[in-house]
Amino acid sequence: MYDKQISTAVIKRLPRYYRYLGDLLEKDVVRISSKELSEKMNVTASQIRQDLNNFGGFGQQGYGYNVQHLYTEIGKILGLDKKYHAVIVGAGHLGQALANYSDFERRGFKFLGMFDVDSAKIGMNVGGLEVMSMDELEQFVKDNKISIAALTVPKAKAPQIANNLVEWGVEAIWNFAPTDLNLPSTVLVENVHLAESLMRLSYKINAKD
Amino acid sequence: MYDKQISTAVIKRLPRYYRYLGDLLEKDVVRISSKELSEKMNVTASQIRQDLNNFGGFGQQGYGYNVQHLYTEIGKILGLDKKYHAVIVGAGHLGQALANYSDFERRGFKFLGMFDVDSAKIGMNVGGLEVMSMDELEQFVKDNKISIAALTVPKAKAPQIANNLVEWGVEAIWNFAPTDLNLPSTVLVENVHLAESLMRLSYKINAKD
DNA sequence: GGAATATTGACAAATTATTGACAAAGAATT
DNA sequence: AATTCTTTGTCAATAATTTGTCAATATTCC
Repeated sequence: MYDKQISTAVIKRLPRYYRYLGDLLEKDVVRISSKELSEKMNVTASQIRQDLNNFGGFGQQGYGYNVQHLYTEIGKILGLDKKYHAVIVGAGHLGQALANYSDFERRGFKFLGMFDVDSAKIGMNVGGLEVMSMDELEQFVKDNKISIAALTVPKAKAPQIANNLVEWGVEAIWNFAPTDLNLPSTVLVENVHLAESLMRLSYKINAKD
Repeated sequence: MYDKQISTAVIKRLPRYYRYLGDLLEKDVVRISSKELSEKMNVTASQIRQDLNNFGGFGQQGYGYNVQHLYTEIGKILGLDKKYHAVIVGAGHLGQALANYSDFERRGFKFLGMFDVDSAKIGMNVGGLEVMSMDELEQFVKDNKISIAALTVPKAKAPQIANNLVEWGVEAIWNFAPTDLNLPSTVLVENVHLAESLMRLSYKINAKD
């Protein structure tokens, strides 16, 4: 799509730009300069311009950036113009929270099913999704062209389930289990390690002194 | 505590070291070299040694690092030897998920209460915590010396509530609301923006082509 | 329509982060 | 007890990231 290799530092910032632009759109702001945006976001204007220029010149000298246009373009860069089929593996509290968060669907992430080993949970309806048995997962993934799996199972089970998911055709894993999945490099993994996040906060509290 | 300014890059990696060392401890591994650990973790040995040396020489030439000792020391650096009083503000699905995740308590984070505006939720028991009215939050924070608040309220309400929490004495906010809180720099904020995490995953899927 | 102003995109400079190399020191071996 | 081996801590080199600057160009104002 873009031949140049984009650094992860840039990619980490893109969703934040997207969020701010979305907020501006809601306020019917038509244009914005890198300087103005930089003040709102607490970053340098230079960084914004350089980040955006990785993907093409979206701005115009003397004018700035058109908010709607830039929002749409960043959306495309992030792949938000596409639709993804997803499942939630693990119907614990966190899995249920994800199922109930309808905002993901607005961005093109369609969760189609939810899976758990616990027979007490199977059959439950959570946020419009039926909890199915783990035994049905393989067939479901294959039948529904699932590309993303949100993994909210216990640490001990996560690596094996991740391996299976990949074998069955899932290309990306959104991993909430507090462990690293050692998957082939072709598989895309995004980790959300809540415990680590809380530890960083704790570090900051202590570092103040 | 440590006079030298530690870079955020290092701090982001510390919890991961801590996790790996914890895993090694469970397997009764007594010692480990930076080389061996680097292979497990997929980082360079040099980085591990340099990261750790920011905080002091925990290793020994010809031997490596004592797992238990290093684990304990990193725990101290992360402030995990302290106890924190915390509350969850917002008793939605995500707040409930946090309340049910007992692992945090093991690390010294004691959640004492949960708050919501929704009268249907007030009085509920979630993961051992009683959901209380938002009206009681101020008194509760003051009475219980709450230092951390997990904020799982809607975007629109988050900044105001965060301001209040800070005014009432909370020193750190674990922010799950999809917005930036503009708080004084003395307040410690750690953001968990799930939507942004999912967008990064989506980016990776698209960047493969 | 022309002058003044604003603002980008690009490049260079400065800063920060990561990696490689090696002397020093302890551990293991004979 | 001497020798060899291992592995740290540190420093220098390299790589990556961020910031500052400015010519080029569009916009806005008169």
